Amino acid sequence: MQEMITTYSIGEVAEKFGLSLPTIRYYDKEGLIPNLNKNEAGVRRFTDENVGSLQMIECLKNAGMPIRDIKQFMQWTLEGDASLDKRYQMFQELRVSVLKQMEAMQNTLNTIDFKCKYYGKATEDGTEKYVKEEMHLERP
Amino acid sequence: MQEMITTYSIGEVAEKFGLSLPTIRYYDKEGLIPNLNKNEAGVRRFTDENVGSLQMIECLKNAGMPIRDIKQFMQWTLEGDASLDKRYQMFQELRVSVLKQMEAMQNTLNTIDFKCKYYGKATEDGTEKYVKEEMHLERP
DNA sequence: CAAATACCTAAACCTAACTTTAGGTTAAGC
DNA sequence: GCTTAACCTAAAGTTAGGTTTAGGTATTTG
Repeated sequence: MQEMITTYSIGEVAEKFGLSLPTIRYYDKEGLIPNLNKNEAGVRRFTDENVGSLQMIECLKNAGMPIRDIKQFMQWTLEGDASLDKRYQMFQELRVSVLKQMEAMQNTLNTIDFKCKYYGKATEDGTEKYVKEEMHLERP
Repeated sequence: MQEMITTYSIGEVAEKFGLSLPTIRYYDKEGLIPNLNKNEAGVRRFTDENVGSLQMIECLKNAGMPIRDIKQFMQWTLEGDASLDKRYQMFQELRVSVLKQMEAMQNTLNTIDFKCKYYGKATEDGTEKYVKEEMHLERP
């Protein structure tokens, strides 16, 4: 009896993640997708595990992690339980980094919100002149 | 009677913003710092206005805006009130963009938080084996 | 006055993360 | 059996955002 394993083509996966085909091939070449296999014809077939790797790649990219470090992480997963500590530490550090980024982003948003108000009034007035002095009190 | 205007050297400004000297010179060359002048000896002297531009550059960079667009904005400020609409629109679009980025960042953080818990338990157990099946229910 | 410090320019160089190009294989539909 | 679509590789090219290099000036300090 045979187990039927569903796999996906690179096109399907590219569609799913909104990535280009060359980008996915590049990730593969860089070792970011462990255990990704090709069929007899040399065509990549993505298992659910491989799709999961891509999901994680997207997450780590979003966290600002460079490709080289994502690769490192993926290589660790191949080492199994021996690398659990390293992976744990990585995620803890990443967490701190992301929290910092969110804080910075919040400050940025505050400044932008202020500027929206500022330019809102300025466009109403048709000039920056009045709002410039008026709001300088709020933001020196 | 003379007005005394306090200015800063590129070194002081670099220090203040944690930027390298070449980076600031590069911003200047790219036209990101309107009205930045040099003294008789050809040395840049930063006024408070110039420092303010750098502050804004840092904000816009943080919002993910490319140098070319920051330059555009700075050129608009030189055009005065005629460009108020454009600047207002820019900040409104930027606001939306930043909100999206913060949402994405929050999702990323959630995934990372999950992974921290996951690897926390795994390192306790000394193996991923148990936690893998156990937590698969939470995150399929 | 010598030497260290702080600045200057122009131009070349660098890195990350892709993208493009060129040429080739395979499978499905008509 | 031919064409079209979807895949493949290797290698070169691209872009952003700086950094480095090389050579020079101006000012302060021992």
